Amino acid sequence: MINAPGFASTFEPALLDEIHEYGEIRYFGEGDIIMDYGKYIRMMPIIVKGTIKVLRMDESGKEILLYYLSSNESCSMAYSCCVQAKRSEVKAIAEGDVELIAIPHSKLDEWLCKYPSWKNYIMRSFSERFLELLKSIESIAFHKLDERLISYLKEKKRLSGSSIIRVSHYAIADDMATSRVVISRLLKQLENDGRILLYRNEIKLLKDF
Amino acid sequence: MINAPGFASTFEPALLDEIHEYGEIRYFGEGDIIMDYGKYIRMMPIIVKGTIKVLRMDESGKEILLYYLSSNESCSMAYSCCVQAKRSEVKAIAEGDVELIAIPHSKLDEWLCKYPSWKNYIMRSFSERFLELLKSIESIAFHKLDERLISYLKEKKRLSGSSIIRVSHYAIADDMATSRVVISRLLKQLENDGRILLYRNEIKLLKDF
DNA sequence: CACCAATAGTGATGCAGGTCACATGCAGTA
DNA sequence: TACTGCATGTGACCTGCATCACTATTGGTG
Repeated sequence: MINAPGFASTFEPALLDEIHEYGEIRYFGEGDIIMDYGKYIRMMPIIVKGTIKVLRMDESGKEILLYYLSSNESCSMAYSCCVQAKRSEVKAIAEGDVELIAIPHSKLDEWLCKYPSWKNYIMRSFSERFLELLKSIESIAFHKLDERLISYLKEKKRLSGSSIIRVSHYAIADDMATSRVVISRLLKQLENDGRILLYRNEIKLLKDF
Repeated sequence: MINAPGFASTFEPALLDEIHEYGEIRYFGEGDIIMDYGKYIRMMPIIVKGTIKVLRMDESGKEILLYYLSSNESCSMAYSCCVQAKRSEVKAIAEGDVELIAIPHSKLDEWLCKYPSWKNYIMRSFSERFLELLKSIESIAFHKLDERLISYLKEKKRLSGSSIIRVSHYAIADDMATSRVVISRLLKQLENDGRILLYRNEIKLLKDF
């Protein structure tokens, strides 16, 4: 039995039963690749616990972070790929331990008409993901790196629920599609401004963050 | 009767009849605002003729072009907003004359279960729009302005079907969220490289474009 | 024609951020 | 302890793009 918070209030009882019956629970550890570029997607994941990061790669091989998915969220790109039997355009990686329910392809369509709460969930998921992408575009197009870095750190804090972020400068640079040197410099600046403290593989956000 | 190419092959006959019965045909001219930020969306548009450009604005008021929509395409953001009775996050402007069919809110859901071709259309629309946004992110994040400008001109050529593009440097700069001066310089560079010819309010793409 | 507004061309300057090079420091292991 | 690999700090330099300032050209209108 899945006891994710919000699950019961999101789906109607009959649908919950079906989710439990047909959904397959899967576990992933830090860094596991849950979905990869070009792979066919046969299941749609709903995250029960943990955080997944979703990436996009350009032709030259550079990757950029699109958004994070956490409890009770799903990737609507997986949904539309699944329904249309298309290959994935993105990669999904587990951030720490992740527990998710994989819904088989055949049920997705069936539930759409059968359960209003399912349709609502899917539609909400679509628009949330759209909004994430829009925010991502805005961020890259209009904001300078220092602002983007601050947003990044805030998001990390939100997801982990802690002011202490365990991550290397290199990993941040990777997510933000820039270089380690640049991130190190900006972080040092934030430290000088008294907003964070830097340690090896660890960043501590101070009060006003 | 709508005689858009592809329409008949996209939707099954019974659905086509319903589209004709319940869909409301609307016409727009150059620059007309078809949809605006914060407005409620009560109809979903399917474009019959012409091109629509879809924009996003950040807090500070700067706008950037997300993508173009043309014949037989639709805006899935409109769809999900519509279904969820949410406000628009984007603005849509007519590029030249546009003819579209507005599908009333109440029919969207009904058809989803009733007509497989409708569901397929909606799902395809979702993933096409996702892909556009992903390409947009890639473009901004990884490509330099000159490359982006070339892509922009190619897209304009594709949409108009002509190698002669009627647009001012200022308008291009607006779409690409940069300044007129920068665009003028890059265009002049392209002209010096023998790839385009510049006239007032007009750009002629040469052979290798 | 004369005037004005829109469009376009171009030099000068400044800054953000990418890149290279190298030093330092920490942690695990032989 | 000495060695090795990873993480970080920092100076030097360069490029792309934004911004300012000014000029030149064109088309439309009184």
